[in-house]
Amino acid sequence: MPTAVTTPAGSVSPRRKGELTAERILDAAEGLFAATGYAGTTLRDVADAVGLRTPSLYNHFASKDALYAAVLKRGIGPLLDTLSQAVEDIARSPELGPGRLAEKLMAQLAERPKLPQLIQHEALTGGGRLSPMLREWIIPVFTSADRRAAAGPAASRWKSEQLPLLVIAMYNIIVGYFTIAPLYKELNGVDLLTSEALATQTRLFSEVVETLFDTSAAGNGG
Amino acid sequence: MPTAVTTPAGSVSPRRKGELTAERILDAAEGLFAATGYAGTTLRDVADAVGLRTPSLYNHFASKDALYAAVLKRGIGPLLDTLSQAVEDIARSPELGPGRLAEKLMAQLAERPKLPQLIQHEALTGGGRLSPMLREWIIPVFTSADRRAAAGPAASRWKSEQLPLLVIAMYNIIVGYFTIAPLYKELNGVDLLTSEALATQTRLFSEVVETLFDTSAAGNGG
Amino acid sequence: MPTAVTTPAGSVSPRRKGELTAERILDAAEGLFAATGYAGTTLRDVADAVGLRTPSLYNHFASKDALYAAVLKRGIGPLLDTLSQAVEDIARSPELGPGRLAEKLMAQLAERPKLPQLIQHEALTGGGRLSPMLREWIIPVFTSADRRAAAGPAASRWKSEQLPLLVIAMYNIIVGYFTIAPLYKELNGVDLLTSEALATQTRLFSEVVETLFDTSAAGNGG
Amino acid sequence: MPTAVTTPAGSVSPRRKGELTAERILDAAEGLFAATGYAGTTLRDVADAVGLRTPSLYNHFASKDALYAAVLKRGIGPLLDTLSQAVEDIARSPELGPGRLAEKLMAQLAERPKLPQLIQHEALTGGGRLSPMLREWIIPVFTSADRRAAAGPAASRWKSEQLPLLVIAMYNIIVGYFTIAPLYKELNGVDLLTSEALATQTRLFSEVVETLFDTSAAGNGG
DNA sequence: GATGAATGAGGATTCATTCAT
DNA sequence: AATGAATGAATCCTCATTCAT
Repeated sequence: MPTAVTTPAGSVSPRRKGELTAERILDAAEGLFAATGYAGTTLRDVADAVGLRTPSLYNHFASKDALYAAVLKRGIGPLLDTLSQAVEDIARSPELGPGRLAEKLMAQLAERPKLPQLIQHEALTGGGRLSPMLREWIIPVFTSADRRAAAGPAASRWKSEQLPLLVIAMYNIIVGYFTIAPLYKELNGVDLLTSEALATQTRLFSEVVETLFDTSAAGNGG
Repeated sequence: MPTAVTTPAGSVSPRRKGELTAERILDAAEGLFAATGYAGTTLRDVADAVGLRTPSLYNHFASKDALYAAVLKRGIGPLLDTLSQAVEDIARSPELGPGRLAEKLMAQLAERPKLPQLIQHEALTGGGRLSPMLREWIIPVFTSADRRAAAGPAASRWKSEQLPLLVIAMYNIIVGYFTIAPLYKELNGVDLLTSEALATQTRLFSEVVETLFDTSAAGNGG
Repeated sequence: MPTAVTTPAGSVSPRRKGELTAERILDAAEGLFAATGYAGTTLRDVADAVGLRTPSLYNHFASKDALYAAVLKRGIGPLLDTLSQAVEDIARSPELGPGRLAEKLMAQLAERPKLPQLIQHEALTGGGRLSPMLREWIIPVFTSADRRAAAGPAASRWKSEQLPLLVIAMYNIIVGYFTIAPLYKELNGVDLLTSEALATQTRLFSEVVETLFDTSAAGNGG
Repeated sequence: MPTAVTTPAGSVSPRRKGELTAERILDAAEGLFAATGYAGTTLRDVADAVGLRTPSLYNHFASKDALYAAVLKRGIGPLLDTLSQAVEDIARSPELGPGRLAEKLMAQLAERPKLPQLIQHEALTGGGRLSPMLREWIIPVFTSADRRAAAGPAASRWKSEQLPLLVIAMYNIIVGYFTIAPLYKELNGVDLLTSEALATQTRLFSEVVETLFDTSAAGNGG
């Protein structure tokens, strides 16, 4: 008899109930995969977190891999959307500095702070398990960012071969922030994922971006 | 033992040979742990990479955990040494800009590009397995960097609550560069770990650091 | 603590010991696969019969399939050899009637009465799992028998399109005898696998073959 | 019940519809059990073949075993009937040679060629699962055949202890023909279950039986 | 009657580890 | 120091079965 989070009793339609369960599984799996990676997460962990027996997971996802893919898809899909949306917005209104993109990105990630960890796990292992999805996602980001960087004011300050690395650096500042959050808390007791911390980081990142990319009165980014 | 064969004269001493084997195991393990993480690496993988059978590993390391610890220690120890050395050097000769530290760090990491990945794996999982060692290592780095940042010229440009985050950002630029290397290669076919790429990144990072931390004529990093 | 047949204690070389264990596993597996088929046999059954834990089987065979293949190979290989040998012998000395082949076959099968059951299981399931091996074995048997039948005296009595079916019929008499042995015992309490029963069956089969294939004074098989 | 829907006029009555579904399940199960045996067949396989979900099978059969029993019963029952009918017929009209019985049997089996495979699966596994039913069926067949053989002309040619084995041999020729059909097709590309092939086999079998059992002018079975 | 969800039991396989050789 | 054999504990997954809808 497991004592775990049970669906708020009430007679939902079985269809709806199943979807809810699937959602709860995705939530639990997202947290576990983000925290311990694919190999370090067992389906039993997931099932326990949801309050199910392991075999029940198979009523909702065909395999561990399928579950993992679903987690990434659910997480990365919206991210991609917002991201490309943001990029377009900025493209249309060039008066928006690159800091605006930074803010949008941070806001997006702050809502699902586990996503960056998930992505980092994939990046570290070469993305073999899900390169296709990552191909879809990461490449557009980098190339559009590259293009934008090449076209923008940064081009005057940085050499062309530096631009991709600069994009990578910005990417790493953002994603890496979430990556060390757990360790930082463990070591310093400070939670980087509070809304205050996130706000501070967002502001900092904006300033950093503007400092690095702006030609206008360089250095007075504040 | 099929037939007791004494070490043929002229070969390495058994003592030395044992150390060599241990070294080879560490090398293989470092690569595998870096690539697939602790949970994703099996002792069989390690043994195969060395050309041994799994039980033989136990002649050199007491357990998987012990092997993992040894890998991290061997990698992180020297890193720490050079790092604190570098910090001291700079402290003694303030005329060395922060770019010098960056260069030293990059050089150090470039020699063992798998270390950053190893560290990132730990960071992602909260460092639970080895917090003590990470405590020893990461805290000093951050605190000394923080102190230095607080004392240096950056203090005039960034607010005090921003400084730790700025240190984290710099940390992420460096470590993250190595983190995405495998994925970047997989996706773009470009190897970020060649000496040329590393040189470019080192120069870029120096400029970024100087741009961000220097008040004097910011932007003249090139 | 399993109480099962243990190797006669004594210090055999580990190499030899391993081979013995593998042999015992094959013996147990042969019996079980013959009795309950591939799907009906669990590795736990096999391990129990040998006095091992299930994972230990993997020290000797890579998988259930590999074990099954090994069982069939060990059983069918020698059978094939003797069979083709017998066919050749007869080809060289045509004065040996077809009854001789029958006797040789029966003798061969009688030594490993589980083989025919194994083969029948395969035949029933279409041989999908091991068609290649069966291709090697069954086709030569049938074709050589066909050829022989076509060339021999039977040709004068049976139409050419009947010959393959006749071969099949003879095959079925032999293999089928072993097939119903377990059921026959269960139902009638009579064991068809005793040496007496086998001798009777051998004699009967010889007479049947000679009756069917001989033109000369048919029926004098006794 | 989503919404109580009365059977649309004109469609089959619910009663009839249920029986139809049960029939379809039996058909599918017969084929699968025949092809892969009891252990090798999953209820999911059956459900898929019928176009249902597994739990729906339980609306028609209480368990996998019950379904299996029903398949055998449906198949073997009529077989038994025709068989004993045939035996009686022949007993009443001794002028019908044993070839007539053979033809009747073959005709009966040819209509449901999967039955012999089903029976062989049972025979191979000792009939443990369904001995009672087989007791009912196989024993009468063999004993009546034995009796008949003992009383008929065969008695003069074969020794009494050979008669049961001869009956077994005839049984095996018949049943075995269907047994190797799948493998024979797989290996030679020839389908033994076409009506032509069956006709040939029937004729052959009749001739074999008459050759073996007839004292009169042996060999002129045609 | 049909089905989605849930589950106990089990099934093949892996893994870290031990031990005798 | 190296290894073959053995194993307890898990891991992913399947299966027969139940139950509520």
